[in-house]
Amino acid sequence: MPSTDARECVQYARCCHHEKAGQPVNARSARPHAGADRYHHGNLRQTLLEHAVELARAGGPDAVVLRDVQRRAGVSNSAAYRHYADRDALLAAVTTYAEARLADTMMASLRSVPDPGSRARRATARLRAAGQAYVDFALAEPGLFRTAFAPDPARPDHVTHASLVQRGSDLGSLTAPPTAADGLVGQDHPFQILIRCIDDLVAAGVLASDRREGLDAAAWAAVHGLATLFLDGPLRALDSAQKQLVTDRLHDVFQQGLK
Amino acid sequence: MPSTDARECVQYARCCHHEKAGQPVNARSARPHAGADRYHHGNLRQTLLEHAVELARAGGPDAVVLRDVQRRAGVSNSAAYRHYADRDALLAAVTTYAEARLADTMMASLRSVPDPGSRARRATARLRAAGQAYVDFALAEPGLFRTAFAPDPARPDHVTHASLVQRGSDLGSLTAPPTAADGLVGQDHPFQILIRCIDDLVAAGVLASDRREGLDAAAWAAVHGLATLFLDGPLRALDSAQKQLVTDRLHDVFQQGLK
DNA sequence: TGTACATCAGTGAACGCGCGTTCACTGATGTAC
DNA sequence: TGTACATCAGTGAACGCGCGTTCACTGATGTAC
Repeated sequence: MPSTDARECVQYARCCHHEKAGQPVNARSARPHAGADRYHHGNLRQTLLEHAVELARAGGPDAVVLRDVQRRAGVSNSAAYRHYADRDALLAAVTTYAEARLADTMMASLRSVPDPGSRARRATARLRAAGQAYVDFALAEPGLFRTAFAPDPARPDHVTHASLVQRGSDLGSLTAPPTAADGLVGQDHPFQILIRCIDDLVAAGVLASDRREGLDAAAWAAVHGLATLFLDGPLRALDSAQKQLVTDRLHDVFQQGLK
Repeated sequence: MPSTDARECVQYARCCHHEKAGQPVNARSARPHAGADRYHHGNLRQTLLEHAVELARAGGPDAVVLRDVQRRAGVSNSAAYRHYADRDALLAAVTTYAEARLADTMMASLRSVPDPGSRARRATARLRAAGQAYVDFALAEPGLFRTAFAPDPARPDHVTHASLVQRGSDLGSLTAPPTAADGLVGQDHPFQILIRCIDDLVAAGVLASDRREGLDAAAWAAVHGLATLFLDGPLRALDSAQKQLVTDRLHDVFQQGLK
């Protein structure tokens, strides 16, 4: 259940509260020997996810080893199976979490873009900020970034037909928030943020709407390529100034090329 | 010994000759019961590499399982250790092979670009052809492509300082073939081909030399991002027409953005 | 031309680790009466 | 308010597979004499 996982992630991001959304405090958390070493953990599902995230953060998806997660949580080798069907289910939850963190970073970066006056300038600056945040996140959180894009055998492909091409031509010139036609990527997926930035460029008149189709994915590919070459590829040996230079060049080319 | 591996790869590409470069035919291959099931294989190192390549082709780097390679070659579980130090050594040879195939594809594509008259047009068309070949190779040979970029724990990072930034400014405006300053990527590495294409753009006057620095890596990132998102990323579900559309858009943006 | 011997290139059995997963179990908790 | 019982959430031992790697061995080959 991806929606449940997503909710957990948000909880986690808000500093590990134990209550379900809306309820004050879970009865269990307030139990007499809460905090002591009790047989019933109380919130193991959440705790497992947190430790899995830490492992992924430090070592990428392969580091999410069920036994390690459980050991860190202080439970036995099989306790996780009361909460997750198997390792893939736990890893999927971590992936969802990682995607959300990347999206958060991008959104925060967008919000902090100062308003440069014209709408066109603003839209341009926002695309650049989103792309920069994408690369920055990959460099700052390599483990989570890798996990966000770890192929998940269980989950079907994220983006399908409807997502890109149809949208590009049919809705591209609107500023309307993404619709169901945007496909199977969640509303808060990093790609959606890029799509909205490009929508904005069209609406601001920077990008002609007949050149929009497929551009969102192209922009995504550009920053994703930077991230993967910097992280796992042959460019990982560049120092951060060099990486930034390459990133700037790519942004420049895009900015120039959109006109 | 990477150079030995590279030579092997070339041999393999030339349809599995058994002789060493220059020598007519290896004495062993001409032995009485050559071809029969003999105790001494005669050319096991090469045969192992070939089977390893096939496994990588079908399933990527993780599919290069030593036991499988040996079983396919019809030898015992440990025979490979006479020829490769360990699994990593064999995998490194496959990686070298895969890089060479990618480079071949790109070179072949470059050669087939028709001369469109002006040098500027030609240089532009060649960059596009190289990028397109990169993506095409990834889609046509996903296993080899993944293997070409599989992080190799044994081999140090490919590209270092000298490779990108120094080169960009010092040699960028020359058409001279890449020098030692190009770093640790071999002469025939796919990245080198892109570098030469960009050199060409500068020489043809399409790209101002003061905007060259870092552009080679940026272009690489762009096509690499396409390849990885199409292969293992969320865009893998796009059909090939949609993939081509996205690729075209990215090329357009670059072509436009370089001016 | 034949024989002894070093060397090379295989064999095959086994070791050992990592790790997901299963299974019969037991302690704790909430609820019906 | 206490007791019986179902249910939930843990335990811990073990299974079993995949797979790299080691080791003592043996068959084949080339070379010195």
